[in-house]
Amino acid sequence: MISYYELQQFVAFYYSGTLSAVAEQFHISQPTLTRNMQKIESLFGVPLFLRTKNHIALNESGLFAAKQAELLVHQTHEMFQRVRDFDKAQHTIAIGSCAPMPIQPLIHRISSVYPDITISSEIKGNHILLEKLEKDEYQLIILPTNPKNPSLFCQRIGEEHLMFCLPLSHPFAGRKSLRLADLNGNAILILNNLGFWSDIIKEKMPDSHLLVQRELYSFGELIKNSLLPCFSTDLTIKTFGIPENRVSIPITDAEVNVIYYLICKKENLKKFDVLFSQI
Amino acid sequence: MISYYELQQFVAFYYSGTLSAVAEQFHISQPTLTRNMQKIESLFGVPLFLRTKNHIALNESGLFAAKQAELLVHQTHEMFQRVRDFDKAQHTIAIGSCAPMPIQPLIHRISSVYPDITISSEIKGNHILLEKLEKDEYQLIILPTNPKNPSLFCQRIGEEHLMFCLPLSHPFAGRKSLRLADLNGNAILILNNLGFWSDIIKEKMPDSHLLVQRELYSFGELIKNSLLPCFSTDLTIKTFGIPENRVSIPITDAEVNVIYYLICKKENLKKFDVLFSQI
DNA sequence: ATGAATTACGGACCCCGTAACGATA
DNA sequence: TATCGTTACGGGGTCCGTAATTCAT
Repeated sequence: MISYYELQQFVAFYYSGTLSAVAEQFHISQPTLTRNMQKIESLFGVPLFLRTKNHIALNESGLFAAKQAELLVHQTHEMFQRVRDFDKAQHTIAIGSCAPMPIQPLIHRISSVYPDITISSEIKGNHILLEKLEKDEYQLIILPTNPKNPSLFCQRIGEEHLMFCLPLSHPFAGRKSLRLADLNGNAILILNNLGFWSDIIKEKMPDSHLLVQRELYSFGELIKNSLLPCFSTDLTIKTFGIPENRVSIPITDAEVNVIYYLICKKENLKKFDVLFSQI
Repeated sequence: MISYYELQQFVAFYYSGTLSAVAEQFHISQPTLTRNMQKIESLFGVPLFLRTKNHIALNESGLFAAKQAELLVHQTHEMFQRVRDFDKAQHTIAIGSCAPMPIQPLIHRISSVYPDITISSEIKGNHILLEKLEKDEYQLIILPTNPKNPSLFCQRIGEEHLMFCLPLSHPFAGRKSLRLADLNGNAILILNNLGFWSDIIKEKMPDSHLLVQRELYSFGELIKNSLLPCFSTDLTIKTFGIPENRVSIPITDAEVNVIYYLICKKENLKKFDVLFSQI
């Protein structure tokens, strides 16, 4: 019966043209190659080689067969890879989120429901999230809107409200609430990788200079040691508190008071129904 | 290294559900199956089975893998078949002809040029010939017209002229020439499987009753023992002569004085150039 | 108790590598 | 003469079947 290994040797012979080269490549002896090629030929049941006493080459059928064999070797390799990928997907949940804060509680919830599963998470823009959910690169995504797509299952999982975080000395520090437009034009400190928040802020405060910090540490230091405004939300305050000498002023723009939805494909719903029912 | 035999067993297990059934099916022992499935599992590198002490079944990944394996087994079979078909095609020329007479000389010519080749020939209608040439079901076809298709190579190989073959007592027996219309309405003897000739005759002599004979013998007997008109051509006369007590009168309709063309795909021309150059 | 899967064990056979040979450039 | 392919031969490993074991229905 034909083996994958021998087919590979046959394909290698197609490329290198001599048995000795293939033998070296596969770390086996030349006679083994002779025998394996004879075996291949008998399995195909048609002459594949042009033999002279000390030379062997593929004939027309052999050239055709080698190309076919190469295809099959490739298909075999792909089969193994697909099965491994499938198995990995069985034990992995990839989450995409529009914002950082809702991720942590969701991960905790998932790992308590499915203890043996690997969870990966990323922050991306809303449209990318939907695309990758479609392509099964994510199984779950978190969006700040309900996409109302009939093939998707969607459940509210929380909300988040953006605030300005101002030094006490700031002229607006005493306000009960603000609008994004009120600070448009001011330089503002923000963290990198805030997902959809960045998009909204750029849109509603087009004249502001956003001082993007990549590291949480330098961000914290700058907040402590500067009078620059920055943002907080009810969720960040719950987790990190309000920085010293600052106040948090709610922002009333509708776009920055969002409801988060957890979304999966309906076809995967049976896999996640326990999760959804617990939220 | 993976063998396709073991993959087949794996697929068989997917269908039968027990190792013993597969063992029986493949005429091998149960322990061998156990080992081969363990080997398959280790080659995939992921768990494929749900095992209890005396039961084994496929898990989710196993079901997926079995379907993938079935595909691959199928592709393997197809590969072998394609190579065998290719090899057969290397040693076979299938000819399609619009008429019987040009075939024999062509076959003789081919077998002298390519002594080791198998030749098959069929008579079909013109449009079918072109279709099957396109699909590589024929490598060569003979048509009574030049198709003027830029992807086809076409060379004149001969001509044939239809005649009425009339008993000496027939009123038209003394004519120098006739037209098909002259005998329209008369019953006429013809042989079966005359290719495009039948089509022309039916079209130009719509009122004639065609007495189609399947066998050459009964056709010959009827010619000898009846006064019914029939057809001959310059080529049939060259091969078989003119029947006793009959004369052959040329027919002047353009459609029945044909030039034969031998046609192949231009992409196959290098294979046949020796043949074409000899004609 | 029957039947299914696995493990243990012994032997056959297959397959590999070394060596020898033949042939060609 | 060096290289390449094939054949010969001997040993080791693999793979198979029988037998034994365990478990479940």
